[in-house]
Amino acid sequence: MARKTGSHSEITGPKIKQAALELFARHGFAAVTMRQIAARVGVQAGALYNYTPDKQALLFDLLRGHMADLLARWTAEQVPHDPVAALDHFVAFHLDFHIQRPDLVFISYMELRNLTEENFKEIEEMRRRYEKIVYDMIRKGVLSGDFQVPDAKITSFALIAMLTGVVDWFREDGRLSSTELTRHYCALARQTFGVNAPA
Amino acid sequence: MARKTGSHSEITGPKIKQAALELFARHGFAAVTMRQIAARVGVQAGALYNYTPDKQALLFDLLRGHMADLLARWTAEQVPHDPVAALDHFVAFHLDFHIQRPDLVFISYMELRNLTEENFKEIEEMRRRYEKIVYDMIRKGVLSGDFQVPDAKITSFALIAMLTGVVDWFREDGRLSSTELTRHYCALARQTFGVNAPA
DNA sequence: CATTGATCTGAACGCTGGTTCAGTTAATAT
DNA sequence: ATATTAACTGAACCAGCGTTCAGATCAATG
Repeated sequence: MARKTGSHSEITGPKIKQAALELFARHGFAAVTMRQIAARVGVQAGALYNYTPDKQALLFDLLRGHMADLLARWTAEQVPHDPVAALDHFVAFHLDFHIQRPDLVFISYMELRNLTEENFKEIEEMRRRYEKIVYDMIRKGVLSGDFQVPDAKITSFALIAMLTGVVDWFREDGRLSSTELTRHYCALARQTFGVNAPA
Repeated sequence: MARKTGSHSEITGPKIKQAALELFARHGFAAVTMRQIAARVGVQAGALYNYTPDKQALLFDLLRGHMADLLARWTAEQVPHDPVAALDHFVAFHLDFHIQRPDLVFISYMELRNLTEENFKEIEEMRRRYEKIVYDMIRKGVLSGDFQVPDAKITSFALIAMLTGVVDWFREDGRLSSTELTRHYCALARQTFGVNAPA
């Protein structure tokens, strides 16, 4: 080839993803136009189609990448065997991961219905995998006697909801640092799980 | 007048609101067309403008009505003075109210960004009023020594998130009845709030 | 029976949407 | 210098959007 492969595409590609992410998060997938995305990248709308087959793929790639990242990172974690320590570890991991990606978290929840049925199923399957991780963690703690919860399934949903809800209000420059946030939520989660105060 | 006032409008008006609600919840405000709404009502698109000045007002009325309903109903509740009993009462109220209106709950969270700035402020103000109710309830319990939580503000957000998250998965014909659901969540909320088991 | 006016139709308006594509540009290889 | 080709432009396509409005409809009135 005559030109260094992707001399610009290595820049433009990620810029498109970033622009799409920000605009989808702010205005919603359906309300964002390809021309808006292109304008933010500094390019004409037609040029986007060198990088994505269509608008739908732009959304799907963002969501799939997000979920894949989440699962991969948790898999790489060294999780303590003690159930209470594992809970602390999970709380810290989940908060840290989600706080760093508020836009992705936002659209991963909001824009599921704008996926085609096929794409939706793929994302939902990944989400279920993550939920199962939490459920299994709780079951272990219940069986070992460390946790006392009314219902493991409900508690898994409740934990994820209360942790993920943080992205709706947490700001890096707010009243609480992310360290304090994690500390508070670890304490709250322990209480929720009926963990007795350590001796 | 020559025709009984609103002989049809008394039917068509609510049908439009219902159709808009269902379609907004399923596909999102921006993705729904006035023609889709009209088709579901059994009317031409132009007829909708006898009932709403524009599409935006259709969304705003749904959200404002939902929040007004929520606040009015809580105000009408007889809340026990005992903090723990008040917590139980709130959990039962919040779950019951939200489970009965999954579509409204859904769009009240998802479609805030599709409101004009002016309309958004009005809804946000109502939401803050509701959050303050929860915060004040927690503060009372903390001051009386009934609750032990790491941070009252965080706990108020956590409680609302874990309760409201229920609409994402709860189904009337599922594993749990709404009565069992409420019982489990009351127990979970008590633990979260560090309430000691009653003597 | 003629009139009235709330209700709705059907067609149109101007505009913008996602997407396509022939052609231009410019960096590299020969 | 010339050829090559990735990267992009700019204009077009057509479908569909929210909204408007002149006119049709028709149950109740006088």
